[in-house]
Amino acid sequence: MNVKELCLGALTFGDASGYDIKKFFENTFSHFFVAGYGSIYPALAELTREHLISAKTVAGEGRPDRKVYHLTPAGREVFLARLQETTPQHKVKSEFLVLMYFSHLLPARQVETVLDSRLQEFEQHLHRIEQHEACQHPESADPPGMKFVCGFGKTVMTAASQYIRDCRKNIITETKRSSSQKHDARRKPAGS
Amino acid sequence: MNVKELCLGALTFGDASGYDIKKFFENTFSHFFVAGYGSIYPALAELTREHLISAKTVAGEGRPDRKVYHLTPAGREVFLARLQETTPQHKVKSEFLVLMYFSHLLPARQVETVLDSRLQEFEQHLHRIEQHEACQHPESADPPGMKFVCGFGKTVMTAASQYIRDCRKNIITETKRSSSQKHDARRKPAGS
DNA sequence: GAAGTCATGTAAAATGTTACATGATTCA
DNA sequence: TGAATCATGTAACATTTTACATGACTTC
Repeated sequence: MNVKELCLGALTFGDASGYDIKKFFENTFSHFFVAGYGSIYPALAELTREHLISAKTVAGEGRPDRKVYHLTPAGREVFLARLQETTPQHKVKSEFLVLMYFSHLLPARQVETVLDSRLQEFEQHLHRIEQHEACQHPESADPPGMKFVCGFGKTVMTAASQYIRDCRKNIITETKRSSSQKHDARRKPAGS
Repeated sequence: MNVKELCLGALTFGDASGYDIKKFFENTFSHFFVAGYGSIYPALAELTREHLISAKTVAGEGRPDRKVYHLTPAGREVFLARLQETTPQHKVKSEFLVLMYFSHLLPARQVETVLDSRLQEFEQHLHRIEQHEACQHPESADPPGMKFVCGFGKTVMTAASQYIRDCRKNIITETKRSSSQKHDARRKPAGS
């Protein structure tokens, strides 16, 4: 499941420009999928070449022209097929946890900062999800799955935040305690 | 924070071969960082060229030879510096949630299967973490951060599993209900 | 005899990120 | 005047995944 396929998915909810699709990803998928212009625009170009979507340029009045894309029947079929073929993975790539794993090699101050900014980001995400849930247009194309993914994100991030808050003090003191060992290790590298 | 840097990190716990490092990643990092041989071996070769690690070949008795790598002082310093520079991100890339978002386009059976296999995988992961926590060698180099990352993984995956279990029945019935709408949509694509 | 583990690596392909280039309009 | 939003795109680079190639030993 790559950006190309996700673009097809976005267009099942109606015609949109590359810019719109980016916004859609940001609002809806931000906590489990990211995509920048650098991958969206080339994806749309390629999908157009493959006739899975069609483009028409709409003149913007007092605004740049937009290229509005429309899902073709072939594109819809390809998307449905891909959805059914996909073995759905769920991957986490966390430099945050890597850092915490190696926290004994870091100054306690930095560990504190890292934990706090992680908490902040989780809370921002939670806020964003709640906002997005609140402002759903009653006649909009919000699929039933949206509730599930929003709930999932909220559950997971709430649990993660709570865990960090519970551990925070412990971690800081433990990190400080192992600080002396760290200095030993730096002066006398293991295995030398 | 890429595989190259992670290899340096792995070697702070002692000398190891590429094969060992892969195992280390699997045991320790599997729930928040993945790396295959295809990225580990080239990374080690490059680090050797940069003199951040040194290699020596150890003849295996009745087994293939191993190339055992050792972190040089320069390598240790580079790793510590990188740890401090890194802005720690925490990214989720979930085809599972994408699928759930589009569950209204899928047969209810598949949605059920997807949820169940996701539950299974979470439970496998939880099991693996618990095993890894249990069999810690008393004199081993387990860093204090290990407890944190294991606890984090357990917390998050337990919450996620519970959420899925709580939603499961609801989702299935909702998906079935919206099934008729799906067929309408397929026969009369929006915007045609 | 088949499958699995130990062990190292390469090459091509897929994928995504970052930086750049352009330019009008709106709001403070 | 400066920043933000709207809007599209390219090119270079970074990074990872996948498939291939090799081969001995062990366990069922």
